Amino acid sequence: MRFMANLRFIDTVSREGSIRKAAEKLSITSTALNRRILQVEDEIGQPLFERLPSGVRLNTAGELFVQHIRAQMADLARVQSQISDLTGIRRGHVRVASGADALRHFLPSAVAEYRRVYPAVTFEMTRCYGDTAEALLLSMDVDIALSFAPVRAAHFHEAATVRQPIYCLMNEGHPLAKNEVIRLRDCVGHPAILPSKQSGIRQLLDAALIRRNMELDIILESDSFEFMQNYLLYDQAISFQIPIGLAGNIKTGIGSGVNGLVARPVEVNDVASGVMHVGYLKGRVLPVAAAKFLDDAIVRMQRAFPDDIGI
Amino acid sequence: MRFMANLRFIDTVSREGSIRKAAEKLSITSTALNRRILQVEDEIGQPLFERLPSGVRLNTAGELFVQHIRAQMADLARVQSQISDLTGIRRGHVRVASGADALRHFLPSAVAEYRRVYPAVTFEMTRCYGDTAEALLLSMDVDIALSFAPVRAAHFHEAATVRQPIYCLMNEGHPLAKNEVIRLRDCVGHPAILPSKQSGIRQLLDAALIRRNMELDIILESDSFEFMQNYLLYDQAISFQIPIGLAGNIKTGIGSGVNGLVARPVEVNDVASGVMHVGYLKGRVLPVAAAKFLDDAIVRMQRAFPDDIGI
DNA sequence: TAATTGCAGTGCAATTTTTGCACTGCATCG
DNA sequence: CGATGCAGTGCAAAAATTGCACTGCAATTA
Repeated sequence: MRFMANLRFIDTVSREGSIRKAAEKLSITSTALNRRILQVEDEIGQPLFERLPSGVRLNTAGELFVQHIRAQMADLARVQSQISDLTGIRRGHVRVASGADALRHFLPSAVAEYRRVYPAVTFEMTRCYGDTAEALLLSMDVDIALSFAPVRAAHFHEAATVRQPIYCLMNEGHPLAKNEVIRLRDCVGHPAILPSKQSGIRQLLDAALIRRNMELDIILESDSFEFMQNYLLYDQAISFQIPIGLAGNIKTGIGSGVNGLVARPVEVNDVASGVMHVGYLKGRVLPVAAAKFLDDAIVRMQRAFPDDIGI
Repeated sequence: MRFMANLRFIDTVSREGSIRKAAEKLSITSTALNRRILQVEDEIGQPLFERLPSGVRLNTAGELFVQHIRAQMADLARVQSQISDLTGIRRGHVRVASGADALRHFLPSAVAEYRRVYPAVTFEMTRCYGDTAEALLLSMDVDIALSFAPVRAAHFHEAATVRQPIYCLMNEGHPLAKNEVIRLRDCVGHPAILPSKQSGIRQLLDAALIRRNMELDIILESDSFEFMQNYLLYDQAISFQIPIGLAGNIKTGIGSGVNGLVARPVEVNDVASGVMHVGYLKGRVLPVAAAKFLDDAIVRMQRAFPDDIGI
């Protein structure tokens, strides 16, 4: 894409914070890149970068311009995707930011099913927490975000929301496994494994604990659900998860999920349900592939959580 | 704007319908332009133009791409306007499409007042009928449209609507000038001067006449309100106009407007009021200058037609 | 305090890209 | 059936971009 080169260069420089670093990344010399940037600044009539001893940084005008550039590049991708669509072959690239929960089972199966129908579509899945997801949407580094933490940003277009009650996860031999529903007070005293502080599940749990002035016996914190889940196989501890992060067999049947774990709902009056938000940057028109995948994903969610889905 | 050259070229070719004509307009040779277009088509991976013996025409992919280009150019203008805004000087260029009515008195005074405050802002006023206004919005040749004819297009964002009852315009010596309100039947038999068929006023009149099975004695049709109005000075005839197209002194005072014309409202049960629509292309973010002008214009409308304004 | 490092920017020669000219092939119009 | 108007091409000239060697500047390190 020759006709986008200068814009892409400026975007890269703004990300790298240095002309030299950006030049290396773009496999050109720093002087060439430098001159291209000076040229664009000249054409705009205003400098876009502040020159610092340690490199360059966008000034206010640059911020505006770079936001424009990113919107253009995202829109170009949409147009290209739409054009390939005309030829009959569904092509495209879909970029998704999601919390670790949805990346466990829901998204793998959703992507796999989608790709069975449209094998020419490629995917890029980024694992992150809510605030990062919003930043990635805004900088147009991803098309779609699934975020469990509360969405603050005004620029988030909510395509769907799914209520996600908290489940308690444990070895099938755990004493609490006999209970149909877990009360928060039941958990006290049992060794607990919690997701890291940034996680939405953790925030809901912490809020509930503070409200009731309780404390859990936290033996482990991790941002890897897989680690936490596997740990439960070797030690009698409890962990927490939301439905979208649970394999169906663990969630429903008592015992003998794939690996001897069971999930029990936590009483919602004890710990509030969270909400999974699915959406994209407000005002954007998604590329066909991304839009279609989002539709499909929402349909899957509807099937999986018919009573908890909104919008 | 070097970095936009290729895109601008493609836009021009699509407008001119011929590479040679476009090349002339762009002051380059047709071969250079031809090769740039081939290059972009190559980068996109698909031809954007159909080659006809008489020139070139956009194919479907090209339509998509050109729409993208225009959006990009419009957004670049917005960003530039926003950047100049940062420096303190309000610069920018505002492009307005309007029917002849609003171009008579309302827009001149609105633009003049705006430019008294922001002299660095330039304007471009295009006179056209409703359907053309919509096309100009869509191709992003204008930022703002004022259209009296009904707005069909789904891509029109209505910033305001103003109800505009029809007025009958005549020489102050005309027999009908004695009436406070003009009935449609009063008009029959008097020589009438009507705006051309595409005009919204004309469409409302024609609809009313057909419904009541009446006919006016049309002695003159024109798309120039100025011509029609001046003609009334020399002949005892009637014409029609909407408030926004009337100077204040003609509308209110009996007699002795600037030039001895008077306007009398036509009974609204006889001829339905029209609606003036003010807005811009849905989904666009207007350049600061255009957005500010639109705001100001709506405020002026509110002052002028406090009871008839909507949205 | 002096040396070093990392940065943006510049002059100049080499290189790559773009341009213009002359021309081809094609379809339509008079 | 020749004239016209069109897109596209080969080639040499012109213009631009690039890379190299280097400057000046500020901060960090010794």
